[in-house]
Order: sequence, then C-alpha cells, then structure tokens
Amino acid sequence: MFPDIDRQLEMILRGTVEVIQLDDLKDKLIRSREEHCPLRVKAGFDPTAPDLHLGHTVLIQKLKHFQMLGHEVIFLIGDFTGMIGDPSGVSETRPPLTKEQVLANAKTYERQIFKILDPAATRIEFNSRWMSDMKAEGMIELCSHYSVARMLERDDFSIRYREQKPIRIHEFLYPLIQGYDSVVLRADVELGGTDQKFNLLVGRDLQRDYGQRPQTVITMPLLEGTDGVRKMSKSLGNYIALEDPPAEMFGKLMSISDTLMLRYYELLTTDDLDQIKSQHPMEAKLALAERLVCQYHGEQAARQARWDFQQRFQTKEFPEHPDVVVLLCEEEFAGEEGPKMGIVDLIMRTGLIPSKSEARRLVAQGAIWLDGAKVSDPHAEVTLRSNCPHQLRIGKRKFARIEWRSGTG
RNA sequence: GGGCAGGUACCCAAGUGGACAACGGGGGCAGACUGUAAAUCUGCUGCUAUGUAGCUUCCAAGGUUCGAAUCCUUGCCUGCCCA
Repeated sequence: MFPDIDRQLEMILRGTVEVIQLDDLKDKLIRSREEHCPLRVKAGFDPTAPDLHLGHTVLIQKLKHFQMLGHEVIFLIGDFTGMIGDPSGVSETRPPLTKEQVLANAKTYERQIFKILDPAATRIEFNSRWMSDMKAEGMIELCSHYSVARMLERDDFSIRYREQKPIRIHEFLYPLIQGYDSVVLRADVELGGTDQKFNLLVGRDLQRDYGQRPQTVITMPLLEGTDGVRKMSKSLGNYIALEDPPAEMFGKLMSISDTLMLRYYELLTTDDLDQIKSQHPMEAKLALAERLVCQYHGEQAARQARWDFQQRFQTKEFPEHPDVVVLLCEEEFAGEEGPKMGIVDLIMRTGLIPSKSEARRLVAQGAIWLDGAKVSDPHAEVTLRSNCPHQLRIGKRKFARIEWRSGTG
C-alpha cells in the first residue's frame, strides 16, 4: 500500500527546512506502513486571503507529496483563528467573517488547491467547527495547558515584551487554538512555513499534555516574491497569484532573476536542479513559466502564453492579440476637417494610460511608437486612414490596435 | 483619569507662516544596456493646460492671516509613560 520508507522520506524531505523529530517521523511512517493506516497530515490557512499565490503552493505541494504517498491530507481553514490574526506586532482583532463569507472563501480555496491536490482524497476542515461552540470554561481549560513563560519564548512576544511594547492577551490564544486544532484532529504531522515554527511546536506540547503522541513538525521555506528578496505576499505586491491570467503569470515569471528561478524550481517543481543549471537560463525560465501556467490554466493556455510572449518580446513583433482594439468612427471628428487626432488623445483612447499628463510624459520619453515609428512630439497630429488599422505601442509592453471606420457605410 | 509624542503623496520620511505639488529613500513607469532577464546607468513620478499658468492635495471641520502642510480651536485616530 505505501512505498518503502526511504522512498517516502526522500519525497517528504525535499525542500524542507526542518523536521522535528526526524526519527519520530520515520517511526510513524514505519508504523503506518505496517498497520496500513495513513498518517494525518495537516496544514492551516488563513481564511481572509483567499487568493492563493505561488508562495502558498510550497506548502500545498508538500501536502500533495504526502497525498501521493497515500496519507490523509487535511486542509485546515482557520476561520476561527482568523478573527484573531496571527500575532505580528501590528496585529488587530479582525471582525469575524460571516458564514457566507467563510463558505465563499472556502469555495475559492477549493477551486485553487484542487489544481494541485486530489479532491477525492483531501479533507477540508474549518476550526470554527469545534471552536465556535467552545464556552469560556473550555477556553480556560485550554489555557491551563500552557504557561506564560513558554508563551514568551516566542520570538515576536519576547522582543515586544523586552521592548515594552504591547502584547494583547488574545494574541496568546492564536498559538493555543492552532495547537488545539492538532489535538482535535489528532494530527500526526503538521506543515507550516518557517515563521510558523512556534505555533507548530505549541501543537506538539498541547498534544503531549492531552495524552496524545506529539505531531511531527515540518517547516518549509518562505518563497521569495518576484523581487527576489522579501517573502511573497499580497500586501507587498510581489506575488504571482494562482488565478493571475495566463499571460500575466507567464510575464511575471519571465522577469524574475536567474537566481530566483532556481529557487522556484527547487520549491515548486520536482526537477533535478543540476540538469536545470546546465540549460540556458532563458530556456529554463521559459520552461518554468510554461510549466506553471500549464498547471493552473491548462496546456493550451500555457502554449498560447508562451507563443504570445515570444512574439511580443523576443521577436518584437506587434502581437496578434493586442491589449485593446480601439474603434473610432466619424462622429469622433465632428467639426474637424478629417480623421485627425493628437497623439496624446489617441493614447488616451486606449484606456491603458491613467491621465493625459502621464501620456504626455510617455511621448516625451520616447515610449510611443505608431506603426513602427517613434512619436516623440506631444503635439503631433495623427492622420488616420480607414480600412488599415494602426499599430500603437506604448512602452515595452502595451499594445493597441486603432481602427477607423468612416461612418458613411 | 493624568502626562507626552504623533497623524504629510502608493509606502517610509523631511518640512514647522511665503521661493511647497512639497527634500530624500523605497516602489512604480520610461529610456539605454540585455536573454521582455536580473544588476547597472539616466529621466519621470497629483491633475488640466503647456514656454513662465490654473486647479485639487499634507487626518477632519472650523478659525487667525494678504498668505498656512506649517499658528489657534474642536473633533477623530495611533503609540508611549504615570495612575
């Protein structure tokens, strides 16, 4: 039923930062194999940000590995803990989401994670299921399982405590509840980012205190965002969302640095890294972009994205599918002699530029090309011809086709 | 409850009566260079009009003044300290 232990370990360990405790994990794997009983593997996600990005997939991918090995995977949506917000120094108590919102978010999650995970073998849980009915007595009971001193071991707490910055009591509840989730679910393994280490360890302690075997904790690296430095996050704007349109996803992936590309290969694929390094970086990057777009949008979209990309940026042709097609008709030129228009107005008609000042700047900076010729005078007037569309390029990556139809017909 | 510090453009942050559409950094955009790379260099980065202008901005509402982001009043918000 289960592959042999070494094979399982090899797959499980790829890309991990830390496993606590490795021997214990081996033992669990051996036992599960002997008893034909899958391990319960849990990873928790915040319910308030339902658009997942590639950063999240590092964890989901790891869940997938467990799933492929035949274990039980629990995708836990922390809708109850979401009300607290993970302590980070600036955390606030968030207004609780309504049931409808939670369900809507869960749907969004499903749509995205099932591009990776097998729907039939994935268990989705909400921690409100057991938390929202808990009474104060229960909460007090739970609190009695942990001590303030141990809580203050958390880096974030100890720093704030030392610096006399505020720590709200409810912030202590976050790790407690997350840990309690493991108790309720009787988790054998919990996955999390390296920033989750403390919370994951609290889970171990609580399980032990509740008389269970402590879960194995596996931490995964935080994937760097497109800037290559800071962790990928929506609020930093350096993310690639799973639901980014194919062309956008492809473009974002192509503009990452070569170093970052290797990192993405390491954490988002199972390819052999030495083999990748031997390729031309651009080839490797194209392959990566195509691969990932394919995973989230399908093969055809991926091929199309690659083709469009190469047409636009490598052969520098005017693309088959420009960003917009602007249709002008005779009424637009009422009162004027012919189909003439200032270049700035023309740019504005594409809707790709937010203001005329910006458009003027772009012209002055030499970013505007009309039918293959640079237009650098903001006063330039363009005479439009009918039945032969004009090609307007704005900067490196915006393209518009301008068509003029005389209204006589 | 008392004391103190503060709220400035996408973010951080200077400015404390006129020359402020507001220094600087980050981010973003554009140009050069390239592999649409990255890094680097240069320019731009409120809106409208464009040779020197107008308009809307510095938490909110009032006020003082020829003139305020800058002073006063009130309110809202944030952080710290003492109770």
